[in-house]
Amino acid sequence: MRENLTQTIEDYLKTIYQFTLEHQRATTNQIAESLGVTPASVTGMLKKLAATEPPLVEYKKHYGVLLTPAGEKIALEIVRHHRLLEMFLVQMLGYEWDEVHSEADRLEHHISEAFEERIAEALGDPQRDPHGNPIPTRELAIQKLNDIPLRSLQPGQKGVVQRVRETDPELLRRVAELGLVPGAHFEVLEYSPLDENLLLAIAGQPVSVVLGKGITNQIFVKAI
Amino acid sequence: MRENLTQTIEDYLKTIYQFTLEHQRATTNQIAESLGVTPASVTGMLKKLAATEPPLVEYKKHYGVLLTPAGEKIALEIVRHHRLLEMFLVQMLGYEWDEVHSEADRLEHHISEAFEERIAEALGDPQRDPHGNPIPTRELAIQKLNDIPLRSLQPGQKGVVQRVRETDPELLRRVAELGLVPGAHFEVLEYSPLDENLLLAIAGQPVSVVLGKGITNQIFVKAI
DNA sequence: AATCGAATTTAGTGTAGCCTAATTAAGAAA
DNA sequence: TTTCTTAATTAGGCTACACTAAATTCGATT
Ligand SMILES: [Mn+2]
Ligand SMILES: [Mn+2]
Ligand SMILES: [Mn+2]
Ligand SMILES: [Mn+2]
Repeated sequence: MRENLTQTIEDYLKTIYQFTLEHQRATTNQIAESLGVTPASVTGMLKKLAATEPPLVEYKKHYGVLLTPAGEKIALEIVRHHRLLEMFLVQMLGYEWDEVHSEADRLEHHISEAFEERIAEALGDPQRDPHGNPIPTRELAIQKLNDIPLRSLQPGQKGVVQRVRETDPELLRRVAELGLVPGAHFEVLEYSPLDENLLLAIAGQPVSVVLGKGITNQIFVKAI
Repeated sequence: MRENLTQTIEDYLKTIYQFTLEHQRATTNQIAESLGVTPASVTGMLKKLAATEPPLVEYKKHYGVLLTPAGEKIALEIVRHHRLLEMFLVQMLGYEWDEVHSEADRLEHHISEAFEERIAEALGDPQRDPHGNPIPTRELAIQKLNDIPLRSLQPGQKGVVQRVRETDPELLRRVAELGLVPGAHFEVLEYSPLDENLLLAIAGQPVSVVLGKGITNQIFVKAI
């Protein structure tokens, strides 16, 4: 089809994809913040992405953007690369889960389809990455997320961890220490409205812990 | 030290390094041809590389270039990446030896030092890549080549294959088919001056083969 | 020593993507 | 409805690296 996609363009599309998972559209400032560029640069790029044939984004001045099917296809391709790479780094090269994100964020743009295919095969076509994010299939189908932030649970509710935000290594190390990794079971014991802390009993851990929303907002769970 | 090296600069330095292995300096046209850019572009880049602090190349107008110690250090770093990656692709991901060069040529610029270190360890610090090229050590020491083209052997001489030029996948497949891979023993039976063909008996192969210089120039051997 | 062809360099442009500063539009508050 | 704040866009420039076309240098040959 095409082949003139720069790493820059791929990063813009991936970023827009991530934002539109949680909101209906991505705004100029969000994208700028996330990519570490100025809003002016984003506006320029959005106009360009909207002007390609086929267009990669749907863009209306002052209203934000969303991906066209063509743009989403590319974004999912990159997301698949990213998450397969993370899994590969952990499982085959012995990386820790807090070390993989930045490495994958670069490599996702540079591996071939052959490389993608070989690691997928070597890993046995994993469904999720080390942080619990679903991996798009070869055909770029991806499971819908139906988890909720740990923070939204009430005292007495039990749950199981689904995924953890992956961008902050510090957070990931802390979460691993706590044993709150994907698959871990827990029960909310108390909620203190003042400081918005949760008291949590984690299965297999001897003592319960108090967690602020700096953490509970970054962990996504399913209630049971 | 620095960290502002583009992939483009790394490729120029690596190319100059390769040429200066076989000649005392690299010329503008050679570099242009090898990188697929125009000579005018090369001139521009050479001036730039000579003007950095510290300078990466020694450049005199109309006389070609060679690397400074600083430039060579970077070139060797990239060569180490390249050759470790090739080994990794073959040994851990099941690539064939004719498939790895182009993949490694891209990835060499994008893996981290941590990635380099992990694959080196996983592979047991290999000395040579799949094509028989020596891999620089962590400290960037590299064995001198002391092999000669197969073409230069006389009838009656025996030898062992050291390395094979890696850039042409077609050639590599043919060479693998013949069993003339690094480590293979052989004897030169005949030389026909007219067409510059060699008749070769390869250890372990049932029949002897006639090879033109399209092949014998690309295989490097040690006589025994 | 003069000439010629190949190699190289210079001069002038183009594209991608970023920036700052100045301007405009949208939406909340008055 | 008008005003104000914030978000977004425009205008104008900059750097990296490529290209084409025109000039120059080298070194070989007369
Ligand atoms: Mn892919
Ligand atoms: Mn992840
Ligand atoms: Mn390295
Ligand atoms: Mn090789």
